[in-house]
Amino acid sequence: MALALNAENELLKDLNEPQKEAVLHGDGPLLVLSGAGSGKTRVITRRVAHLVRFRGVFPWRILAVTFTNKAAREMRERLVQLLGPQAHELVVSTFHSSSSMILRRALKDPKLVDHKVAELMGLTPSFVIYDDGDQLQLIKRAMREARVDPIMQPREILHRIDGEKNAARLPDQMVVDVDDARGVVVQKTYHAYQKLLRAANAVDFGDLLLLLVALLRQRPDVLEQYQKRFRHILVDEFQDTNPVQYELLRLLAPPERRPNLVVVGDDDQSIYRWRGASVDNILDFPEHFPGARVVKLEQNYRSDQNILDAAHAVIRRNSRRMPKKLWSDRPKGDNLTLLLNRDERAEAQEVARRIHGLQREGFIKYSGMAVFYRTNAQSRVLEEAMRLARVPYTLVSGRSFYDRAEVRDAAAYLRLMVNPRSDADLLRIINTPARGIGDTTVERLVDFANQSGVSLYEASAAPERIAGLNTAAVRRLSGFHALVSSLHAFAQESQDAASAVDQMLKETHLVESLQTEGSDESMTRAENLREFLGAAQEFDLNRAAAAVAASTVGDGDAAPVPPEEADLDMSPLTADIPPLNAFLEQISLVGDADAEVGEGRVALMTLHAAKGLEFDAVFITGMEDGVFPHSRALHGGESEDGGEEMAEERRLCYVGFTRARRRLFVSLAQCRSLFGELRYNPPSRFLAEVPQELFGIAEQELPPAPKEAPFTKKKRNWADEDDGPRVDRTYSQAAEGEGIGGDVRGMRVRHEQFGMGRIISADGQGPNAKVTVDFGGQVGLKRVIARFLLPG
DNA sequence: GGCTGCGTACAGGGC
DNA sequence: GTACGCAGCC
Repeated sequence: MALALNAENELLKDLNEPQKEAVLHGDGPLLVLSGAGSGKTRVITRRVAHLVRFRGVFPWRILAVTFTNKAAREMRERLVQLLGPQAHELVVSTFHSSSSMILRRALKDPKLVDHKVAELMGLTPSFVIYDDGDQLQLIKRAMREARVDPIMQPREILHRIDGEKNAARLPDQMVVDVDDARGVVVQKTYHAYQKLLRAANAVDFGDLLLLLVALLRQRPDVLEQYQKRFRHILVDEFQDTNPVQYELLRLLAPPERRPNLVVVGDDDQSIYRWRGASVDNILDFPEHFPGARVVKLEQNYRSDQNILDAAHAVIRRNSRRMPKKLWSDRPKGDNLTLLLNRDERAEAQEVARRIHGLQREGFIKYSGMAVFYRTNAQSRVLEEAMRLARVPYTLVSGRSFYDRAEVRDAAAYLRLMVNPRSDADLLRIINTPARGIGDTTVERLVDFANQSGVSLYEASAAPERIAGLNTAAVRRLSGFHALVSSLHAFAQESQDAASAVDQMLKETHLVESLQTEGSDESMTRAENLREFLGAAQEFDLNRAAAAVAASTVGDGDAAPVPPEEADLDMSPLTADIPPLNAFLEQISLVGDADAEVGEGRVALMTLHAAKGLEFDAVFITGMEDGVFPHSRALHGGESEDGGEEMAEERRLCYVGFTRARRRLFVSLAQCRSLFGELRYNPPSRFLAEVPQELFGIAEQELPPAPKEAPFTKKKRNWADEDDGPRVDRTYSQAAEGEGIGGDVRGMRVRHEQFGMGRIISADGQGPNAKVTVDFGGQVGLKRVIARFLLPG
């Protein structure tokens, strides 16, 4: 007992009072309002550990839902540290991932073979998950088949359908006015699109949640099973839940039963409105769950006060937020640094140079630094600059590896192996590698399949029945059908993912066809396919390890399950999913997990991807109106705070600022290439909202607020600048590599041929200035043109 | 039937 | 700048 008590103290000792309150909260709903850096993950993981260790809750009774895979992975790791192998019995996953697993189990359940849920008709446990690209293809096909007026772009229709799904509305539940021609188009396409998905034994991301809600609503027996099992549900990042996710929670944890539902979130960090998240979910939680307790976490453990002040200055302009203000007992810390640059290339170079500087000072390691940007399109030039400056970096983009064409081809084959009905996958690879099945043949195949109401795979079984095909086409089609059929048969028998991938690569000759091509690029792609096989092998190993871990716990120490719950399924949700299906599931939902570990590397990512992370030094690039805040938010309404879109950009800025522990650099470029044209954007309005003294600039003005838009003047060159605001120090240093400006004597520079050196004197300004540099040693003094120098 | 080259539309974030 | 679709040629 003493030991246990000690351990309990151990679990609580470094928590503050509100954190303890949340961890120890007994039964019933709880809302934890947690500001940035207030230790929210710690609260969730400790609470889970406490439930298991000291309140006798079986791990398999706990469902912890996060919003992103990264968050789920981190939470799982921390729980393994706290609980050991027992943690593998917990269900810790994203909404999409757990929904998918529950759906698959239900479709497999013999008692549910005739489930009579209309929305699920056509789905088997081997359904595949279509991504955005597949979705768009299918929308185009649905538009054709529904013969809708082409008054809308497919992409826009897809966006609207996604919106309907996020709002938990099926095609029939759409609210459409009869005179709303566009609404009618969306609804008709939505109907046809769902039909095509079911015919292909496929779902999209939205379906995962929507169909589960449909199932749980129509099958009380299934609902009860999960209500009974999950006695404790914890939701992270609750501010980002959308209506269909909220509905799912309310089904599993009905408000009137005072469920043990703990939701944790921060309305100031709600940044997913664009994909249907509703801040109201968190704002109205206490009303929806009567008797809910509310705990506020306002002490920040992460950032120096200056950074918190800056973040607060921005976020306080939003009108609709829950009252709270972060505080910290940490010191004021360093000033924020504003980097003004000529263009995005200069910006990227300056960031790389600053990173070098911080690293050389020795206080901050590469892995403690991150560079954020608003849109993915900004990442390329940053990457180039990092490579040139030899800064080790990791691009945290989620799933770059699985987005490569050859890897997607391989994945398409795998998906056909488990689900030959998947037309989108079949169309993708029917002629990859080239096997003489061209557009004409495919078109005839598609027509035939449509007329007969079968899948393309089934249609290809008897190609001689397809009108218009010559004997060569018939022969090739039947060869292709034999290939898929053989792979499908193999998949039925295979015991692990790797052997299935191996067999697929063998039979399809994907690797050989790339190797015969012989180009450097094709060799890289062949290498990627081998890496894909490696990923499958690693997946098998992890799965085996997890299975062992799960089976070794709970053998001796399991308390009896109450008799009325004797038939309760306590197995991991992944338990009976065949390995190949599980591997595909991971590819679809999780992406490239390995890309995210970047030991000794600077992290490059979007602001959205940054949520939940922290770094000693943070660079936020592209601080310009039109980039950040994004141009779409600029014209969003006439209200004081710029409308809901602008409010969301502001929250995103708040998220970005509060990732920094000690150093925060904000950077902008006077002009930048966007959409292939040169744009002159005014400085971000968020910069003007930060008090100047936080930048350590007292007498000089910051860039004026966007209304005056000083940088929008065309053809303005930084070197010509003689009036208006400027920050000399950053200007001159930013200019290196692109030329020089200001007093550069003594500055460290690098030359491709001569190496490192120090500037002695300079003759002239800008890129063509002649500079005398002391390179030391054998090289000595050299006269070089400034544009050939790199930041030291 | 397959390939190349040109033109157009496009890029907001992620499960 | 990139991705896709289409026309025209082999």
